[in-house]
Amino acid sequence: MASPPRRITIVDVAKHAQVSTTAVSKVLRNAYGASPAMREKVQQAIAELGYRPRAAARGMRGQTYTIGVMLPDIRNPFFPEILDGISERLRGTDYHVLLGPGGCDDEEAETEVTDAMIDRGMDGLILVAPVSPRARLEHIAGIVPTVVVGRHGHSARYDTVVDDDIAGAELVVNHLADLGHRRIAHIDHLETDPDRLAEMPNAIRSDGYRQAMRARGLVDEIDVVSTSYTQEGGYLGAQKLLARPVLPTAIFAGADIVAMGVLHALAEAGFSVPDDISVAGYDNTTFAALGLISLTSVDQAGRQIGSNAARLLLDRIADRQTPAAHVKLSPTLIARSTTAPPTVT
Amino acid sequence: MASPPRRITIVDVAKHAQVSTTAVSKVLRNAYGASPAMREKVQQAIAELGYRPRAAARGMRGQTYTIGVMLPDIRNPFFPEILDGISERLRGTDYHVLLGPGGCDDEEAETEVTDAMIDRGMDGLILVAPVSPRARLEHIAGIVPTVVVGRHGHSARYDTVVDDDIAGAELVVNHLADLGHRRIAHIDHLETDPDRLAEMPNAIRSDGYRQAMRARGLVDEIDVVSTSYTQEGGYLGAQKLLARPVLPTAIFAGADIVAMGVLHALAEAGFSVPDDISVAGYDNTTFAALGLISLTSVDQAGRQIGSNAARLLLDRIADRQTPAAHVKLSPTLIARSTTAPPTVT
DNA sequence: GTGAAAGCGCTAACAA
DNA sequence: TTGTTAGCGCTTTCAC
Repeated sequence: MASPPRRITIVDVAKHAQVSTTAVSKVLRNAYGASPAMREKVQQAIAELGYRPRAAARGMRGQTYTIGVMLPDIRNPFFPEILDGISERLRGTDYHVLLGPGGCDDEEAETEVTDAMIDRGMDGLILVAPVSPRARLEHIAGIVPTVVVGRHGHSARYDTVVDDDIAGAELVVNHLADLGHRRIAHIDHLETDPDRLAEMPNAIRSDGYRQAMRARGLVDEIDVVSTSYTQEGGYLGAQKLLARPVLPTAIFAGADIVAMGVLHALAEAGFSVPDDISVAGYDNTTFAALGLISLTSVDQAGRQIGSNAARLLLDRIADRQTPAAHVKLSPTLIARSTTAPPTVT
Repeated sequence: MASPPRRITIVDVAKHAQVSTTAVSKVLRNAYGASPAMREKVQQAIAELGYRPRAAARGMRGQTYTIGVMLPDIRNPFFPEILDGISERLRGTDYHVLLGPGGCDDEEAETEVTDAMIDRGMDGLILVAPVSPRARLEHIAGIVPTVVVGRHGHSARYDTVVDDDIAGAELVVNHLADLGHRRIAHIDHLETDPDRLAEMPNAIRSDGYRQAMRARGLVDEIDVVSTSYTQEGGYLGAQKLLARPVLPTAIFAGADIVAMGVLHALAEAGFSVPDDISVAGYDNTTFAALGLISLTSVDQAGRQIGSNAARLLLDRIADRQTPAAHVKLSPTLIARSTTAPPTVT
């Protein structure tokens, strides 16, 4: 195969349009100091030659027009929503998004990916639910404009966008309590690290559950089983709850995937949902919406999270001095067929 | 916030190690012409200063050590497997993976993403199930080493890695026929574009179904409903099949998501699975494995697809002259609880 | 085996 | 408004 013909450069465009390379550069960046006539000439030369600027070369002096998004777990069905929000907000700008796959719950992999993104001269970073310690996040933010998404806990060095997980848990408890439930149990993710207990959404949801139960006068009914945010976690959690002397009439799983395990355990044990026990999840993932499952769940404002993150990042790229902003968005409850009033016994 | 201290460069390392920048560069690239003693000195200086090379600057003359992976639909639960395979194969090399989110079935978005990756000086591209026309793929391959994944149809200009969808469909038909089924219906994705009819996996699976039915002497039982590879497609397809004068005893859905729609329609119509009708999917996605669903499905060799793609790409980057390779991998059947012998009536 | 020097494609500072 | 020039940080000749 013949080596591809040398790529068109800014010099070619300048020659073809009979102007200086500076002029071309200015047009490319929509920078000040180019007359409409010149703009026109340059645009035409660019089109005729099919010129495309090389991001690497631009990055040597200026920007790469690239936003890096770190996703810790590409399998999490909630993340595409965030990504859609980011893309939507960036549409029409000169920026492009590239994703860095971090390992699930893998701090080392996360460090590697974020370093790689910095090395590649990204103009800004959006870190989705990072597991790295705060210090590391602040270090990153010191190098490149950064927005942290889906992790509670403020910092003056980076912007954050989170969903109000307290409110989300409250939505579920109120929904169930309004239906008439009192014995509402909760399955959460066992967390021991103090940093993460304060900042990770799962821990906040758990807090929200307790607060909401108290607010509804159900302190004595608070019943939390700590397993993990997995299908097995839900399965095991449900089995533990089914072994209680008095059964709960509703189970609030901290995540949809947990709810799936719960539904499985209940079906296996011969319980009917929602007739015997109601079940609610969190995240409103694809499978919650599956007709066959139809799981009541909390919908996080994924798209808004994404578009807010992108907006904050663009602001920060434009002006690195702006004080850190912290946006909190409100989730909504999607009631489906797994929740109903408790059977009176 | 104070502007971050100037980043360490190769010059700093050279000074600190008392050698030339050329020497440092050679060590970085493991290139010929550096004595072990010099290597040692430079490595130490790099470690002491915490130096990290800038990919953009490297890309100006040499490589960026970046592999771009284009994913058309980040929601497709099959893609993470491929990605794992790629990452695994790349671990230990100097290459990093960045993902470009293409739009689902969106040729324009795909063009934009691939262009952006080329502009960013990626050393190689892996295109997963691209929807662009062949000519476009060959154009890309002419610019940068490219491996196309999950799309049948060869080209001399790029390597390909696919799963054997004919064999996969055959696995399903044989499984059902072995159980005693004869009236095995199939739901596929309506495809009209001739290029895609020849190259897209869904079309190949449909062919495979027909071939396998013929091979089992079930030509007269061939029954295909064309809707779309979505939950709704499965729902509608099943409704059409349930309207047949003689009902099928088994339904082979071309994708798990389609099977989910089928299961919903069957449950709604009061049919029990697998007692009344067996159902099989394709892709072995996360929800197929959910205990509550337990769907019989075909597992594509996702990890192997990924690792093969990465291997081919590295080979091609090392030597752009190697003739194009075309790898076809074999899927396996995962029998679960939605398939069983037909009830004798 | 080693290093000096040129240059990749672009932008920023400056001069005209 | 326009163009000239000097780099950005690295790799690549090509001397030694």
